[in-house]
Amino acid sequence: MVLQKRLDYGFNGYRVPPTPRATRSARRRGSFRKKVDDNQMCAFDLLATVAGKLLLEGESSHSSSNTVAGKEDCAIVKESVKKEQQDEDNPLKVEPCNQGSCESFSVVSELVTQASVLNHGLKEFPHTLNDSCSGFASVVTTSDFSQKVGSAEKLVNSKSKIECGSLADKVEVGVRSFRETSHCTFEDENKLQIKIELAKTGMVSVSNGPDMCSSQDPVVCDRKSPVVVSIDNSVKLPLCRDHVPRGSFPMQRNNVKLVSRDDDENSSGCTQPSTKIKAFRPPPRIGDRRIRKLLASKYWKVTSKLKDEELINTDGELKPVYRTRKNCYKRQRSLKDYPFKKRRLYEHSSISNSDGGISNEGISSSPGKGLCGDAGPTMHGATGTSACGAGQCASFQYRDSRVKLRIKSFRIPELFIEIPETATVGSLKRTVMDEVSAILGGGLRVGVLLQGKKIRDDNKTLLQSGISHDKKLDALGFTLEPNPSQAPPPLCPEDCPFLLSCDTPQPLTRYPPSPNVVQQGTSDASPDPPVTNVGNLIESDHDSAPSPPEMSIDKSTTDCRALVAVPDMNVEALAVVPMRKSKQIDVVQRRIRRPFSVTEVEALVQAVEKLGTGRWRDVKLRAFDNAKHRTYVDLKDKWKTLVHTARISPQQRRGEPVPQELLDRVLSAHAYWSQQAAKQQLKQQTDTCHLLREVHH
DNA sequence: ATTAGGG
DNA sequence: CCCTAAT
Repeated sequence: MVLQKRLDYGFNGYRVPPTPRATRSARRRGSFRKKVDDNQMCAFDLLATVAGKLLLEGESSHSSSNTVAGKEDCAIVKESVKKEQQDEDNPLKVEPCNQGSCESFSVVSELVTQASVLNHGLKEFPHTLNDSCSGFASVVTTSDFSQKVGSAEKLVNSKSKIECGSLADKVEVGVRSFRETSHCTFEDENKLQIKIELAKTGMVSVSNGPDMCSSQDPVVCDRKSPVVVSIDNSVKLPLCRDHVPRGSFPMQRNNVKLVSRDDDENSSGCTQPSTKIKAFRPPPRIGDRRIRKLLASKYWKVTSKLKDEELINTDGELKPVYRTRKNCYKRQRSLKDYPFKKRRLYEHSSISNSDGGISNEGISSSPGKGLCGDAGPTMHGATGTSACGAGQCASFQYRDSRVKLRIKSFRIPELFIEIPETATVGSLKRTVMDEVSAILGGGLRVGVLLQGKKIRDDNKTLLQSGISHDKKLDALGFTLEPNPSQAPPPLCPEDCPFLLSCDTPQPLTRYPPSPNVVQQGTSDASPDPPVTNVGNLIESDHDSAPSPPEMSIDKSTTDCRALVAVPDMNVEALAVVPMRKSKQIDVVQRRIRRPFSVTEVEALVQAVEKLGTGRWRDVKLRAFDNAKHRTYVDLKDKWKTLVHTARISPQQRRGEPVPQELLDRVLSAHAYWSQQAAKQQLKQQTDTCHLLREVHH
């Protein structure tokens, strides 16, 4: 079945403005979890952020901090996958590469928006490539206008060339395919995250379809739309990871975090747009702890270290300003106590689509079959050539100011919309709205922009409005606007989590090994410098969050993660994208379990031997200062379990066996310090007694 | 922020 | 690991 008149518009996700601050507790956890959060932006986050932005918009568009552009352009994202044989000169092939070479990469146009990001992101690529990533090349460009698109592409190209050596080629290719591939030789697959298909025949149909309808699952989506064929070729772009991210995900990934493991984690969690809205809805009043916490928890990663102003101030630079912990702490603190369980409930409400591993395969294996095959000629016309334009990208303000930080486009992950070409603009709006509202929970309305102009007449057909398959859709954009009637009450900036600026992601976090930290001269235990050091090193390596689902992390992966793209947050981009279709959307997931390695145990034991059992903070500083994911609480817990482990029979122990020698030391240290503690207590008691007596006398 | 302890 | 409560 060939859909020749099918138009795809892609929303690639929401790009959320600066994130809200995390709660205090969140912050705390942030020490080890941060990264995760970044990735985790989920429906929740989106909603919150968007809502906040919108609200702000409504209130005062002029304020620097309030940045939501009045109109959010939905950008059309196009992903083009390059076909294997397309260019000989081009090394990039679609085929999965088994080797270490990374065949795929994805560039997010968003990068353009954020110059700084660009640098980082691109730079990061090489790593990715090295790490044996296999994927497809995809270039995403978005801009409000076609012109921008062009520039964006160029930008990308130039950047890639300059910054990433080998990558450059690929990047170019991607772009090329994007632009030139007018002959949809079944080679290129263009994918739009959010697709709206226009069919001549179809009636107006609003597909408010299942929220869940994952773009991946054509069947589901189709049922609602007249035009059935949605080959959703969601191209998954596997970026250095085992699991292949779905459609939008990859892009984001690159953009935001190629790197952080946590991201992975996060990403997995997020994404499902669906129904969480309610949580957001009532903008929490200050008093509502629960909500706050909820939000906070989600954001904590993102939590802003930056104040809104700060963000803005950075002028072109998106670099996050780090604040001192204390400051952050205070800010976030109020949000803190929302019970985790409750949060979870909310989160669970929506379930994400199944993993798309399959889709990935399909695409990779048979690129041609996808859209091109079916829609062949048409496709290239509509999507191939112009698709990207729609305001996907945040428009990049070249001038200077903080404006840059503002997000202008929304990317809506996992949304798939099909609508007949004869549908009216109004229906288009509604359709989009339905999808979006599912995510945002209402309070917003959708606007359609063409060539920068708003199409106000809802009764015009798409065709009449100039939105047809055979036209370039570069200029097509969608906006999310506050709906006066439904807009939630204004939130108070202070309290509103939504408004919080993003937390800064940690800058590349690669902890240089700091060998000596642990060393101490004196302890009863013989110091093992090497061991200790090793421990630290290891720790540092792991510090980022591991990806949750797949526990096993390849070194390569790790490396990738290790590089934490700082920019993402800055960009405020918070492109909330990660649409990893993780099965569970529970955004707020437990931290990944990270069993202590023997090395870590060794370091812990050594530190405790010296410091005792009541000074976990010091222990952390001494032996795990570089292991951001190990908190003093973790260390304390580990010690607890170690003591327990040491007391039980070896047969009952599980997990990586801890050398008996260590366990013995654990017991002895524990006994020793317990005794010390007892003595202390005794002493104190006696002292007080003495005092009392004296007083008495 | 830390610490301690239960879950 | 998480969560609370008490510091």
